[in-house]
Amino acid sequence: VTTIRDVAARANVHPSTVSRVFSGNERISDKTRQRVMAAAKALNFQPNAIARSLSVQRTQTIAIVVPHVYDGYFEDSFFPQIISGLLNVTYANKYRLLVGGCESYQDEITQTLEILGTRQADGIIVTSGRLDVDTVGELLGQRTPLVLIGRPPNRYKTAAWVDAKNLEDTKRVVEYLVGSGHRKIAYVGGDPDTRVVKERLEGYQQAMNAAHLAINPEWIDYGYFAEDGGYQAVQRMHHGDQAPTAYYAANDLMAIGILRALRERGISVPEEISVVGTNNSPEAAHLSPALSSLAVPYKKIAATAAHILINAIQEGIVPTGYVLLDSELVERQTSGPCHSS
Amino acid sequence: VTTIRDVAARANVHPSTVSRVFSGNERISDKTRQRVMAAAKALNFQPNAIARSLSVQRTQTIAIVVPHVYDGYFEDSFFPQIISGLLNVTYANKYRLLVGGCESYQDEITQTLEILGTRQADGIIVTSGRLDVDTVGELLGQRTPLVLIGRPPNRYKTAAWVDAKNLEDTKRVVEYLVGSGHRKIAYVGGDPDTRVVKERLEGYQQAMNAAHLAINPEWIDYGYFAEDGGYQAVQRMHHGDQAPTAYYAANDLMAIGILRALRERGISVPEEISVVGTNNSPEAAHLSPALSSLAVPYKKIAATAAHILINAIQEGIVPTGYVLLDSELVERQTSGPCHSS
DNA sequence: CTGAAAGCGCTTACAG
DNA sequence: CTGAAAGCGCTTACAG
Repeated sequence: VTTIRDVAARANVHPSTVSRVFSGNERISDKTRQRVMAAAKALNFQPNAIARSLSVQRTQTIAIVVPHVYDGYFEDSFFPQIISGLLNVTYANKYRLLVGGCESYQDEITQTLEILGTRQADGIIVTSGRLDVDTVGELLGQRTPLVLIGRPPNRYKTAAWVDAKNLEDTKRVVEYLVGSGHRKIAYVGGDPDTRVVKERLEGYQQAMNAAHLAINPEWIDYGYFAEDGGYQAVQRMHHGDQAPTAYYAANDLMAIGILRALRERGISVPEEISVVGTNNSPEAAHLSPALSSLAVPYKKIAATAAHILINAIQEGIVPTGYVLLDSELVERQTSGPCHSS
Repeated sequence: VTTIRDVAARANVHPSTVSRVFSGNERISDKTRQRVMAAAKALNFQPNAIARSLSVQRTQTIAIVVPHVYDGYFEDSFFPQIISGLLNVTYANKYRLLVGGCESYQDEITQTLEILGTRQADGIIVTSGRLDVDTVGELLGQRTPLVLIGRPPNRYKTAAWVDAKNLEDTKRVVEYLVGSGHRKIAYVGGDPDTRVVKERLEGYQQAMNAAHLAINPEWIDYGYFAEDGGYQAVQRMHHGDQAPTAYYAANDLMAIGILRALRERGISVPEEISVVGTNNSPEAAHLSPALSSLAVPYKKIAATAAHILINAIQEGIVPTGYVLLDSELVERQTSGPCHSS
C-alpha cells in the first residue's frame, strides 16, 4: 500500500508535487516529473481513487439500478442492451459503471436514492417506467444528475430523458399490418401499468382509428413480457370469426409465445396469421419462421443517456432536454399479406 | 450537502457521536441516538460513502470487467447470466457491483489492475480464460482478493476459482450421442485459444476413445462462438461418407448456425443428424426444432464466485480453493437416435 | 457513554 | 515551479 508520501520521500519532493504530476493538470518541471515517475514506478504506485474522489468531490462513476429479481431479466435482451450501451460510453470517457440491484419498483427508488445520497456515483440512469410509482418525482427532489431511459410523466418538464417513439413506432407497425390487408389486429402489451405499454397501445388505437377499423376489446390483452403471457393471450382471444389475423406483441418473448400457441392449433404463419414482435432480440432472426420485429435501439438509447449524463456532470449542470430515437421494423417471415376473408 | 457536523451541531453532540450512531457498532445512549436521528432526518442526512470508504479502507464494492466490445457480448447469454448471478449476491450482502469495460484480452488485465490498484473495489471477479495472456499470473502478484470464473492454469495453485466440469460434461454429452448410435461425431469449439474450449475438446476425445471410435481430424473445428462460425463448420466438414451424424457445439449460437446450414441442405434434424449446443440460452427452448443443450450454470457459478470473494474480503483473507458445479444436458428435439447405418 | 484528536490519501489555494 | 497547510467527510483509539 504505497502512497503519495512514499513516492515523495523517494523522489525527494513534497507530496503535493507528486499529486501534481499525477493529476496532470499543473505545470511541473520536466526533471521533477521524471524523478517522481521513476520513484512511482519503482514503488509500483497507483493513486488511491477513493481519496481522490473525496478530495475532488467526484467519483468518475455513473450508476444504474436494475430489477435483478425480475424473472425475465436475462431472458429478455433489454437489460443486456442497456448495459452494453452504457459500458461503451463509460469506457470511452474513462468513467466506471456502478450497478445496483433492486427487488421491487419501490426498492428501485430506495436504491437510487441511496447511491445518490451516499455519493457513490456522480449521476444515475433510471429505467423505471412504472405509472404507479412516482420515481421521477421522488428523484427530481434531489438535484443530482439523473437521466431517464423512457419518457417521464408530462408534469416533470425539467427531467432529462431518452426514449424511442413508442406511440409512432407501434402506429407504423399497425399501419403496415393494415396495409397488408389485415383488419382484425391484436395488441398484446407487456405490463399495463407501464408507460411504454400505454404509449404503444395508443399508437395501435390511432392506427386502427385512422384506418376506420373497429377495435374489438378482446383484441387488447397483456402478457407481462413473458413467453407464456403471449401464449395465453392467444388462448383467450383466438375463437370465432373475431379471431385476429395479426398480432402485435410488445416484446419478442410474447411473440414467441403467440407463435407457439398458433403452432399448436395448426395455424400457419404468415399464411393465415401474421405476428410482429418488439426489440429484435437475438433469437428473432434464428426462429423459424424468423420473427418480424420492431427493432428498438436500446443500446443506442442507453449510450445517448450516458452521454447526456456524463456531459452534464462534467459541465457541472443539471441534465435537461430529451432525445427520441427511431426504431425500425425488421420484416422477416412471420408477417405478410392477409389471406383470410 | 449536509455532513456529519451539521447533524452534530443540530443535535448538540460531537461529530464523532453522530458517526457512532450511523456506523451502528458502538454503544450510544438511547436519548442521544434519538436526538441524532431526529436531526439527521430533519437535515435529510446520508453519510458520504466515499469518506467512509477512505476511512475504513473498504469500498463495499466488488468489480468485474467485461469485454464489452466483443461482438457476441450481448447475443450470447454468458455475460447476462454472470451479471445476474453477481447482482444477486452483491445485493443480498449490501455490496455494490462495479463494471468496467475492456477492448482486448490484454486490456482486461490493464483494467483489472487499475480498478484494484486505485482501490475502487475491494475485490474482483475475473472471467478471462485465454491461454495466450497470462492474466492470472499478472494478477496474483498483487495480493488482492480475486476469484476467477474458469479454472486457471495448473501452476497457479493459490488462485480461487469456480467453474463447470467442462471436460466431464462434454464427455457425457458425447457418450450420450454415442449411446444413441452415433459414431461420426463433430466437435465445434469456440475460440481454440481458450481454456474451456480445450477442456471440452479433451472430453470429446476421451469419450470417443473410450468408445473406440476413430476421430477424423475434419470433425474438429472452431466457430469462435458465432452463429456463422457454426454454419461455416458444417460447410467445411459435411461432405462424403465422412460427414458427421452428430454435432456438439460449445455454445448455442454456433449450434443455431449448424442447424441453419443443415436446413439449407435439406437435412432433417434429428432424423438424419443430431445437434447439441451449450449454455441453454433462452432461445434454445424457442427454436423449432427446440435445441438440445448442455445447460452450464453460469448464474450459479457467478454467484458462488461472488460469495467466496465477499467472504474473503470480510474475513480479511485471500480467497482460495475452488468449486466445480454440475451442468445438465437438456434433451430437446435436435438430438436422437442415429438412423444412418 | 461521549468528546477531542489524529488519521485515511489525496487536492489545491496560497505563498514564495 | 515547488512547498507547507488546510480541507474533503468520515472513523476510531484514547481519555475521561
